Amino acid sequence: MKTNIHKYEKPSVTVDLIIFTVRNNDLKVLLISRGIEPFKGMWAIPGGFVHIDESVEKAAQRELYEETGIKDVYLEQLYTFGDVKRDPRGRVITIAYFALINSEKIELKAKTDVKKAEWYSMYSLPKLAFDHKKILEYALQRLRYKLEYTTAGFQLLPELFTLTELQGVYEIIFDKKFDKRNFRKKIKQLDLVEKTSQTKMEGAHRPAALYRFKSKEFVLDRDVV
Amino acid sequence: MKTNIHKYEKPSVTVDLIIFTVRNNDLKVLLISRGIEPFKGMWAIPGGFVHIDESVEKAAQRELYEETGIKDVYLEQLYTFGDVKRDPRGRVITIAYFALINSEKIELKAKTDVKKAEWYSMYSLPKLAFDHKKILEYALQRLRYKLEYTTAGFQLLPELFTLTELQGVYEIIFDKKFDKRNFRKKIKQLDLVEKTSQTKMEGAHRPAALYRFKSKEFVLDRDVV
DNA sequence: AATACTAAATGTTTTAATAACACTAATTAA
DNA sequence: TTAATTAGTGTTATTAAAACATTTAGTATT
Repeated sequence: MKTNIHKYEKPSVTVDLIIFTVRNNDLKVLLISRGIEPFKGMWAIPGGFVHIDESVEKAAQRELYEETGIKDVYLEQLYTFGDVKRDPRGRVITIAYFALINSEKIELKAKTDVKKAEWYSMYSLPKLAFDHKKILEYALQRLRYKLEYTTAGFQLLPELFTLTELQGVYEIIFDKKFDKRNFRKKIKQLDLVEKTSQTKMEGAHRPAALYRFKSKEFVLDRDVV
Repeated sequence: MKTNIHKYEKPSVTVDLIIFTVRNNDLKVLLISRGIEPFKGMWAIPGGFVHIDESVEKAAQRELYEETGIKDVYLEQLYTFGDVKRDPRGRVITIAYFALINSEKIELKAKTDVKKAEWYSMYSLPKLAFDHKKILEYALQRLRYKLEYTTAGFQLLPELFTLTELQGVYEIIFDKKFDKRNFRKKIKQLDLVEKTSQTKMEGAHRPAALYRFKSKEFVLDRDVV
């Protein structure tokens, strides 16, 4: 193994970012319009090359910042896609990461954006370049799976949120309804949120109590991935 | 993104293989002794370069075959390790895979082996080269996690096995004891095994019925990883 | 000021899954 | 024949998950 490091022709290595948010009662993903060939006119997941002097993780963080202006969010490595023909320009192996972005922070993105970027509903995607459809399908599965045993969903909400909003995030991501009482029972039992004295009033009905996520640290993982 | 594919200096890309088996009532991993610097005299996970004309998955399968003579086993992508300094010889990104090898097949390995390879207990590892200690810790976590919701454990057993042997695999991997009746109840409820007419007699006690895993296809994943 | 409307908030019962626990059966060795 | 050893088997108690309907606090309308 690893006898002569210069013996083999090297592939290019990129990171691709699946940036999720919840907005307007919908699960959205950030896509970039391709202005050039290959796949001109199609949409793609943002990404870029891993530099020789930065770790793969750092490359992902840098790309996230460049595309959205956002720093310090939870990035999880999703999977490495390494088919020979996945990029028609040459051999490119890509390490996909996914990020969950708080809907409050979305505005930052619009300002720093240079390329034509848009939020698309995960439930009605446009034609995608490369193997990005496959990557997004994989990411959605992982996101759902993640939310079953972690509290990652809180990252999609502002600091203060109502329990109905929290339930909404889960319903949007799992694309199904949950029972209100059971949902609240579970959330309270997990002891993850605390009620604030503030309320949120919108519309002609009883105002909802605003909650805050208790722990600063997200419980992101079980043991591992 | 991906504007000029030749603009950046490229890292080397390898695959590393964590090959698990259960033998002598112990969880073993295949390690290779390093005869040369760096890390001369230490032990390492087998691995090698991804060729320019093979997919990452294929590279992992090829390396597995080269190291063990084994084909067609379930290989799962574990994680991609991409720290800048993880290999002192240069920038090397490695995609780690893990395999679960049936203890019957182990003999094949010894024949085809050329390098000094040995099975080490996961619970008493030698000094490891590179970041391979971290990789193995990660792999063990994933293996445990995997066995909680899949039937991957069957791959570690021969075609015919006793329920006590099956329970043994789980106890070795989780490094704790399970209740015999509850374990068997669960296995039967899952309807994964069928009793054969054969028995296994070893030692001065009642012989054990031999079982076979029902489905040819392993239930390897939930939805995803 | 009374009424209609809307979403918020709240408990109990049923069902299913998990955990705890001890004896009998079949074989070999002495 | 007896001792030793592992195989094999059910019941009860506890915990978690799922199903289900009414009251409360506000705004808008008359």
